Amino acid sequence: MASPLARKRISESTIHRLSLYYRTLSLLEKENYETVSSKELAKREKLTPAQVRKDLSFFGSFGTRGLGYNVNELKSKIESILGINRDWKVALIGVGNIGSALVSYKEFAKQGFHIIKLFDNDQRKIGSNHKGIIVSDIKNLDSEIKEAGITMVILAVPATVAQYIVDDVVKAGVTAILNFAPINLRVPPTVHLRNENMSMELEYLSFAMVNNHAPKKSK
Amino acid sequence: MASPLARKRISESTIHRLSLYYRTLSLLEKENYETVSSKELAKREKLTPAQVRKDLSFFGSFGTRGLGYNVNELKSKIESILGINRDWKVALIGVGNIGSALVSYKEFAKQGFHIIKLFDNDQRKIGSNHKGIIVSDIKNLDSEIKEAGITMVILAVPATVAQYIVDDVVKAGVTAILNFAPINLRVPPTVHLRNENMSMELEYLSFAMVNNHAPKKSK
DNA sequence: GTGACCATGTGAAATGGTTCACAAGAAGTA
DNA sequence: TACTTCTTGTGAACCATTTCACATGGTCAC
Ligand SMILES: NC(=O)c1ccc[n+]([C@@H]2O[C@H](COP(=O)([O-])OP(=O)(O)OC[C@H]3O[C@@H](n4cnc5c(N)ncnc54)[C@H](O)[C@@H]3O)[C@@H](O)[C@H]2O)c1
Ligand SMILES: NC(=O)c1ccc[n+]([C@@H]2O[C@H](COP(=O)([O-])OP(=O)(O)OC[C@H]3O[C@@H](n4cnc5c(N)ncnc54)[C@H](O)[C@@H]3O)[C@@H](O)[C@H]2O)c1
Repeated sequence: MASPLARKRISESTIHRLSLYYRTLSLLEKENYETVSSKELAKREKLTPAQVRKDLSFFGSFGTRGLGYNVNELKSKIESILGINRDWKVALIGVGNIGSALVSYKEFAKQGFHIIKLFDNDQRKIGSNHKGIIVSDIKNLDSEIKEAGITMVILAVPATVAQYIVDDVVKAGVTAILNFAPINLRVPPTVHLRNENMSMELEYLSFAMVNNHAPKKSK
Repeated sequence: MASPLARKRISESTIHRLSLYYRTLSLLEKENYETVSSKELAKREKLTPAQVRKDLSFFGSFGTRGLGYNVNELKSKIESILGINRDWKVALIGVGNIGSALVSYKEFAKQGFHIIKLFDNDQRKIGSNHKGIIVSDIKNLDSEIKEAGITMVILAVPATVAQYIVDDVVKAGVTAILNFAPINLRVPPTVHLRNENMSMELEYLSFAMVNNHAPKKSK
C-alpha cells in the first residue's frame, strides 16, 4: 500500500529496475499484450517475480490477483513514478565527441528529456547548428539557462573544467546533472548528480575476465 | 589477508570503487604524493575510510599502519586486480553517433583497452578511416575477430540487431561485451556482459527531482 | 453460482553489504 | 629502548535488500 505520505526511502536499485520494467512494458505494448504477470516481466529482464512485485509494492498495488498487470496502466503508473510523464528542459554542455552523439539521440526526447540548449567555449562551435539547435557561448550560460527555465544539465566537457561549470549551472538554478567527465564533482545537497563512467564498466569486464568472476547480473 | 585461493565473491560495488580509487591514485601520483591514508582516499571519492580499507582487504594488505598506502604501489596493485596492467584487444561494432565518439576517446587505450577493429554494415561507412582504423564489413566479423585475437567488444548498434550480433561475436570467441543498446541481451554464462544505459540515469534524475529523493551517493 | 485455479501483495527469513570499534603494527622522538 | 602517535586490518554489529512462502482476492469455465 503506498500512502503518498509514507516516505520510505526507495533504493537506487529499485528505481533502476523501474526503468527496466518501463522498457519492457513499452515493448509489450507494441506486441499488443493486454496484461503481463510478474513472472513474465521478470523473465524478460532476468529478475525474479518476487523482486518485481516487491518493487512495485513500494508505490501501490497495480495488479489484479489471478491475472497480472494491465500493460498500459502499469506503464503509465511507472511513467508517473519516474517523472517521465512530463517534459524536462535540458541543456547539454560540451558539444564534442560524446556531446554531439547525445544531441542526435532521439530517444531522450521520447522520454520527456528535451535538449533545448547547447553550450561550448570553442569559437568554431559557437553559432553552429546541431539538429536545429544553435550552440551558445558558455559565457551566456547563466542568463540563457534562467530564461529557458532549464533544470537539468548533461555535462560532456573535459574533467579539468567540469567543476567550474557545475558551480555555474548550480548558481543558475539547475537541480539535476548527468556528468560524463571522470571526476567526483561537488554539488550542494539540493542538487542531484549522476555519473556516467564508461571506463568503470570496461574495468569491470576486465576484472571479470581476469578473475573468472561469475557473471551474475549485468547491472 | 588475501590468499589467492580464498575465492570469496567480490561485490560489484567493491569493484566499482576500485575504479574510483584507481582514478584518485592516478591523480595523487601526478600531484607527487608519496603516501595516502584511507581517510584521504575516502574523502576524495565521498566514501568512508572503513569502506576503503575493507575493499582493499579483500585482496591483501597493502598499507602500512601509522602511515597509509604507498601511492605508486597501491595504484599498481589495483591495476593488477582490475586486469588493466595488460593490453586488451577490443572491437567496436556500430560506427554511428556513439560509436564514433568512443573511437575518438584516447583514455581507453591508456587503460589498456585498445580498439583495433571497427565493424559496420553501412556501405558508406565500410572502408572509411576513423582515427587510423578502417571500418570493416560486419560480414567478415567472425574471421577478423578470430585473426586479430579480439576478446572484448563494444556494441553500439541499434537495439533491433544487437542480439544477432551478440550471438555472432560469442561464436567468434569474444568473452566480454559492453552494450549500449537499451535491450536485455542473452549471453552464455561464460560471457561477461555489461550494459551502459544512459536513459536509466536520466530517469533516475527525473525520479529524484519529482520525489525530492535525498541525493545519497551519485553511483 | 460454485469451484478450481492463478497471481498478487506482503510479513518474515535469509542473504549481502556497510559501518563500527579496537587490537595490533609501524614510524618517529627522545 | 621506551613511549607516543598514527593508521591499518578485521571480526562483529548493524542496516539494507532480496528471496521465501502463503493468505488473500480475483478470474474463468461450466
Ligand atoms: N568520447 C568518449 O567516448 C568519452 C567516453 C567516456 C568519457 N568521456 C568524457 O566525456 C567528456 C567529453 O569527452 P569528449 O570525447 O566528447 O571530449 P571533446 O574534447 O570532444 O569535447 C569536449 C567539449 O567541451 C568543450 N569545452 C571545453 N571546455 C569548455 C568550457 N570551459 N566550457 C564549455 N565547453 C567547453 C570543448 O570545446 C569540446 O567541444 C570528457 O570528460 C571525457 O573524459 C568521453
Ligand atoms: N547516440 C546516443 O547518444 C545514444 C545514447 C544511449 C544509447 N544509445 C544506443 O546506442 C546504440 C547506437 O546509437 P547511435 O545513436 O550511435 O545510432 P546510429 O544509428 O548512429 O549508429 C548505429 C550504427 O550501427 C550500424 N549498424 C546497424 N545495423 C548494423 C549491423 N547489423 N551490423 C553492423 N552495424 C550495424 C549503423 O550503420 C550505424 O553506423 C543504439 O542502440 C542506441 O539506442 C545511443
